[in-house]
Amino acid sequence: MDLDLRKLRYFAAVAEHRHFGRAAEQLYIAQPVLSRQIRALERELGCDLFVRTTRSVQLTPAGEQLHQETRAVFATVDSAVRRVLEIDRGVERLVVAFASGLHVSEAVLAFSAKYPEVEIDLVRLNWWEQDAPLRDGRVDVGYLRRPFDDTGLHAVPIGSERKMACLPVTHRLADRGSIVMADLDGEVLMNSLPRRTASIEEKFELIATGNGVALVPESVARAYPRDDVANLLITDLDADETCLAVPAGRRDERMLDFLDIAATTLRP
Amino acid sequence: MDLDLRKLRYFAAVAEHRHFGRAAEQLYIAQPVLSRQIRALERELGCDLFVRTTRSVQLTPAGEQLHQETRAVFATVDSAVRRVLEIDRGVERLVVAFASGLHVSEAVLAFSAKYPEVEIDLVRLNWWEQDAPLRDGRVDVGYLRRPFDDTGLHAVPIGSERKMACLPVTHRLADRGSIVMADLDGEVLMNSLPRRTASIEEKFELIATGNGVALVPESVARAYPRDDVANLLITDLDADETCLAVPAGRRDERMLDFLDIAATTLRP
DNA sequence: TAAAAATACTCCATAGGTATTTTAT
DNA sequence: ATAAAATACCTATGGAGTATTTTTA
Repeated sequence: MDLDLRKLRYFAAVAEHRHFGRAAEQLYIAQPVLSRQIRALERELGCDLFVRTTRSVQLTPAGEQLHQETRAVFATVDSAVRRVLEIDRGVERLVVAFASGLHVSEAVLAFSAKYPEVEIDLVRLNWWEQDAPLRDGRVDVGYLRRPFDDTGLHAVPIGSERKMACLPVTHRLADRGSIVMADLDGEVLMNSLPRRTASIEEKFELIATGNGVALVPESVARAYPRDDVANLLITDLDADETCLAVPAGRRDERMLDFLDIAATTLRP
Repeated sequence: MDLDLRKLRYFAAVAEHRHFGRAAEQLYIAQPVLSRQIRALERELGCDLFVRTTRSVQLTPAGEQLHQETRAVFATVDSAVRRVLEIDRGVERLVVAFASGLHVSEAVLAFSAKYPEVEIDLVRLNWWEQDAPLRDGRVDVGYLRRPFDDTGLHAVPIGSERKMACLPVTHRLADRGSIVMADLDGEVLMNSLPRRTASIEEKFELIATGNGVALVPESVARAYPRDDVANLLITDLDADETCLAVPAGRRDERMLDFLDIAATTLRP
């Protein structure tokens, strides 16, 4: 059921040496043990990883893929353990997240000047998951854009911004400076597409190639401008509020201080 | 030595239930087994994860951290296994990477239209690691910007772009349209800072807050414009070439076809 | 035929089980 | 007093070892 990281490490050694005997030697185990462990791994995954002959060991396509994935798996596990041990040794860490287009570095720099001993992790939030990381503890402070789900969060309004429509420069409306929603009747709105694009950059690529029109906040339109995409202010949609948010339970000194610093730094 | 994912799963159950008995029940194991496994995990990590009394089980700070990390670890492992099994079932995948500021989606869309059965992964490269992912197999095709290390790669020139200096709008040079390198005498150049900023957005934040001046390619300056940063063309630096690159060994039909499509689509 | 992986077996570390004890509320 | 975690002790799976066989270039 759980992938065995020891077996994965063994696999990585064989994949690199392309030779069971030498890999076993490097791992300080006997060659038959390694053969059996790799067989076991193949059985657990349900697919072959190597094509063996007595003269050569080759990776199958699945094996090649696993070899690539191996790096990411060990990097993730190692960094996870490292952060846990840091916390245990008393290293302090604050995870600050921001929605696309919103800038927090100014506040982070001001905070770092006051608390140089606190490590800061910066995380860019995806538009479809702004509030959950705050609630489940992955993130300590977030600079978000409404709408998001307030429950369990304490949110401080910082500013507001209007929505813009992004469409290809070749579009009939591209020359207009601003529009009303009715002008978009009949357009494919990407906001309502079921498929989640991986990143905002990817979304703009799709707009530029004529796959649809997107409604995005001003700051996003301004943060990722392109020659091949036109941005039009929509005059009949309400402005979205931008907020700093923290989990409602958090009341520690440092967190409140970050909010103070960030609120004064970020408010226009 | 290797973190045991079974123990990590046990840990996650206890962290969520905050109760060894109920966690054991959910895991279909006996409670004493769970107690011992968690103790073993704590011993292996070298730090306490829970504060236990007979009436309550609380996470230590290190435990809280591990609980957060747990999600990422399982997500990484699960997706790794999923991709390996996909490859084994014959699903084809092409990993396309691009340097900051370069756009590949147009080529990807054209390619996808011809090969709808091929899954495409898009990866944004970091400026300090453009070529390595191609050489070590993490990436199949890259849209890179020189300079990068050619060895082991086959690179096709696509275009070229000049360098721009990015500095705060408050800077004495900010009103100049273009400059020569000598104008920057005495400035802190961020390109040579030892610390690697996590992302290009972060770098711009640092420029805006007056921490230094950066030299970036035109496309990067254009892709991330900001009110608080001025971009000046540097007239006495050679233009950087942009290239499509693949591992030198790869000669398969699909890869060559991607190169063809991408070269015609991307060349200005 | 020779190099290298696979198989056969043995041993023991440890995951998991049951019964019981300890502890804090 | 009692709920819940820890401890004691047992079983058995499977990881690791050595000796040997099988395979194919």
